[in-house]
Amino acid sequence: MRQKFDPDALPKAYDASSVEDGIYAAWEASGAFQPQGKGEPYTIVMPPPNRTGTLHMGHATMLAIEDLLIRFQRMQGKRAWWIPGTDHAAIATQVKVEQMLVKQGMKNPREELGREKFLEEVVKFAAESRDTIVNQVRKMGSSCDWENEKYTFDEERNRAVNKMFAMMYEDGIIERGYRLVNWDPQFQTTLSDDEVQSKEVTAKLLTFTYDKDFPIAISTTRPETKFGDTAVAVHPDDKRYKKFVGKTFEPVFCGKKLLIKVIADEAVDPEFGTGALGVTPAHSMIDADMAVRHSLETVPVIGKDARLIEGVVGSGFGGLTITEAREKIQILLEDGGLLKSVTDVQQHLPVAERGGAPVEQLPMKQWFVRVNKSFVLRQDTLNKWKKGESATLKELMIEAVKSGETKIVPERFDKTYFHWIENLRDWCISRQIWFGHRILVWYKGEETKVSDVSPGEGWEQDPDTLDTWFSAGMWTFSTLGWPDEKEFKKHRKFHPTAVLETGYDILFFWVARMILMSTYALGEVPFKDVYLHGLVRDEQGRKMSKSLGNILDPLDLIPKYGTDAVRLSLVMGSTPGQDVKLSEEKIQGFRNFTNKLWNISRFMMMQMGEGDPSQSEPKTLADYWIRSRWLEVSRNVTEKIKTYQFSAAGEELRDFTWSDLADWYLEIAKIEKGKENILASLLQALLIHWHPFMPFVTEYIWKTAGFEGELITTSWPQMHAATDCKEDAEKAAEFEVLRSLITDMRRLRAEQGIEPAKIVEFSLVGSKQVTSLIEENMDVFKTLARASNISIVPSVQEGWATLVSGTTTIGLDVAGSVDIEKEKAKMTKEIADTERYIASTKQKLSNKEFMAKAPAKVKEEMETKYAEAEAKLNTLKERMEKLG
RNA sequence: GGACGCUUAGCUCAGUUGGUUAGAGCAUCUCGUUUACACCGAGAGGGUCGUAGGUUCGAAUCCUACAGCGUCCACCA
Repeated sequence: MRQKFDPDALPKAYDASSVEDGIYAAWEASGAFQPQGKGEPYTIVMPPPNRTGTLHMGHATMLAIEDLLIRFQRMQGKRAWWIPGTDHAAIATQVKVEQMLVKQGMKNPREELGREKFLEEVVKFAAESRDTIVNQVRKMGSSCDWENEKYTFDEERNRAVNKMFAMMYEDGIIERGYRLVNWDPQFQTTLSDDEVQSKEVTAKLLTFTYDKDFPIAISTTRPETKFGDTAVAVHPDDKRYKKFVGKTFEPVFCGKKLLIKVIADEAVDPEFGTGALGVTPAHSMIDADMAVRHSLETVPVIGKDARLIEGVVGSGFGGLTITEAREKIQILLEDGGLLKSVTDVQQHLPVAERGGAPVEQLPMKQWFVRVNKSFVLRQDTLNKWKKGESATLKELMIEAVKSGETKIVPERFDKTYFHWIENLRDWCISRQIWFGHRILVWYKGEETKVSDVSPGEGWEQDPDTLDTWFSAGMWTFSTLGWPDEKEFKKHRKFHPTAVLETGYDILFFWVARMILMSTYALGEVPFKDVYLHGLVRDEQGRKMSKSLGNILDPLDLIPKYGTDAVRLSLVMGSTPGQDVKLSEEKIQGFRNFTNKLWNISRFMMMQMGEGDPSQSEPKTLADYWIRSRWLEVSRNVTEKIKTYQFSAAGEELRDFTWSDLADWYLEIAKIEKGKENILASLLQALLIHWHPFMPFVTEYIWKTAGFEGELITTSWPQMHAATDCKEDAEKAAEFEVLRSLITDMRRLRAEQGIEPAKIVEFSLVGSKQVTSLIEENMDVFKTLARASNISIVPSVQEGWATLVSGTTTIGLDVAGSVDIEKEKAKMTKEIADTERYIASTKQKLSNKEFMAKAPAKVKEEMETKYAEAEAKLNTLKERMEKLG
């Protein structure tokens, strides 16, 4: 039973920092974070933050949106399950720890400590990071299931990774091969294509011949790789070089004898440079492809240390860095009279995403996931393939989105996704770093075995680890117990997960790979929807970065403005896929907003009675009006959240709360008594709808008001058509007329410069409909007027209201102060337009030729529109008659 | 080079299948401290919806071209 309130006990301002921790602890203790009840399962797996340190605004956005979704669905009666976790982020974490150890004085931590000791350091750091991150996630108010926290590098996930590797190996889509890979010389590891970015640089384009006797000049920005050339390629139609095609030369390039075959290949652009291309299969992807087509030899000349390899290059070049070699070659060519020209060109230099070092393309023996290779499906897949049929991973990835089983919000990212997949190359998954899932492959001479344990004497384990995205790709089902059959069966209904919410920047890195893994291993999509949020930028739209010093840290802002304010500032005013500009002022604005909600509620609490809110029935016109408004708002808000329009939902709620509720209804409630129960039920409804947006303040009010249970587990009210009947709507409409009259009066008063504080007098007579409405509801009308410091007095003047204040008298057209003539003109035009439309459509519909040709859909649409237009015309004409 | 996005009030942005007079927040100006709230309230000003065409009874919304800005992808050596 609720108690009456002592207003003095309620603070005037809401102090977030003093209540949030307590509320969070209560939620967690209540078990609300675990999936409850028998409803339909609704799963979100939290994109696991990297264990590299702390959370940033991007994480805060992700948590705000996902918590909003989870809370909403939980209140909708779903078995909502939000699974938290962290990512070991192999290379990122290892690099971070290395840098830390170097700072502490070590020169080369990996060499000094050795694999085992070094890994201990990484594990220790990762554990600390995990604690920090988890604490931050809690601070954001995230209602995730901490009893099921996962880690991409814990034992269960390791089992999943190993199982996946073994399956793919068995199916022939994981293969070891000697191919060109991206090599990061700084961290001494391979990188996937996605971990390589391009940087614009100005490079020198050298045009030259290998030696005096070589007949074709070539151009390159990478002369140092030319020691590895095994061919010169020209376009098949290029007349200049036709006579050389098929011939072999043995030029001496900077002291190294080459074996150059002249080949013809369509990939060569005859317009560029000399129209001839020196082919270096060992250090260029395009050249490597050509080498396959023409059976060319691959001669690596650059080593893992990004220096030229002694013995395969000209004498004096071995051991030189790329820059040194370039300079030396240029001088030699110039001296030998071989250099034709040097020009500056803009070039995209591949650099490592982490560390920023130039990435070299080197041929190496590595493990690959083959995306274009057909394999036999282990189960029915995506409603398209049956068990035992064949498909490629690429086909699976395309089908998942094309079929609509996974929908991307916003839709336009579909195109980006398909484009990326079409150009996808095999995925190099082996890394030469230590921190990560070890590849469970053993070698003995030429023999290879996949096994958890050593197959026996003389077997050596592969020293490499797996790309971090390999384990991350399995996140939706490795967190649900897969591959343990018993465990996974228990959670089977929670997969596919409902929605994957993440930034658009990792659509390729992660989202696409999750689709790959899930469709491959389970035959189903990993999630039904993908919601991509924008990136959080600073006030000027720049990326937040340490070097710019423009980082806003959620952990600084939360104590200052409250978690609810921070969350709102990330959800409101942002649309999917669109970047958000964030400033402290914006957050401050939402702090005010939070406080306003508190004060509205505080006032309602003070007016509320002790009765049962569910027993409230509307009595006055104002009651009918506010309830009818609320039903509409509630419906819209619910629908908008369901369709991921969070900002629009929040705005609609805000407009109701401020304009309708606070500015009108509560002002009336100060005067009209007997609203105890309806106020309580309104407050409940309001808190329920605001809860997913601002969980702390709403839960705090809920408890303060003494409502039953916890708001977090209170169910969202279902809207019944019965509560929205015709009579109710009419009453609401009547109130609306009275309200608009008062609004007009207020404006009139302001225009006349009469102080709002002064009570001014209006006298009303007006048109018959309106006057009779006012007469019937004089009490309500007077109350409304009083709330605006207006008093109504009888008048002798027909058809007009007068506002009297001192010597000022103003007439008011009580029909709603519309300009009748203007209204008439507008309607006349509209009627004419509609009539014209009807005439033209009629003609089309009666045109036999057109009807025969037009598709059914078009005809149907035209007919509907035609009917609509006729109905509209009738309404318009009726209204016109009323105006006279 | 390809793709995508943005261009709407001074600023930040909404505007979901084309449909009353294009909205909100912030900022500005005027007025106001009526015990829910100054982390407040009442009002006001401010937009040829990037430009030019087209489709339509009707376009910020659809189509075409152009301009500026931005992002992603791509091996022109």
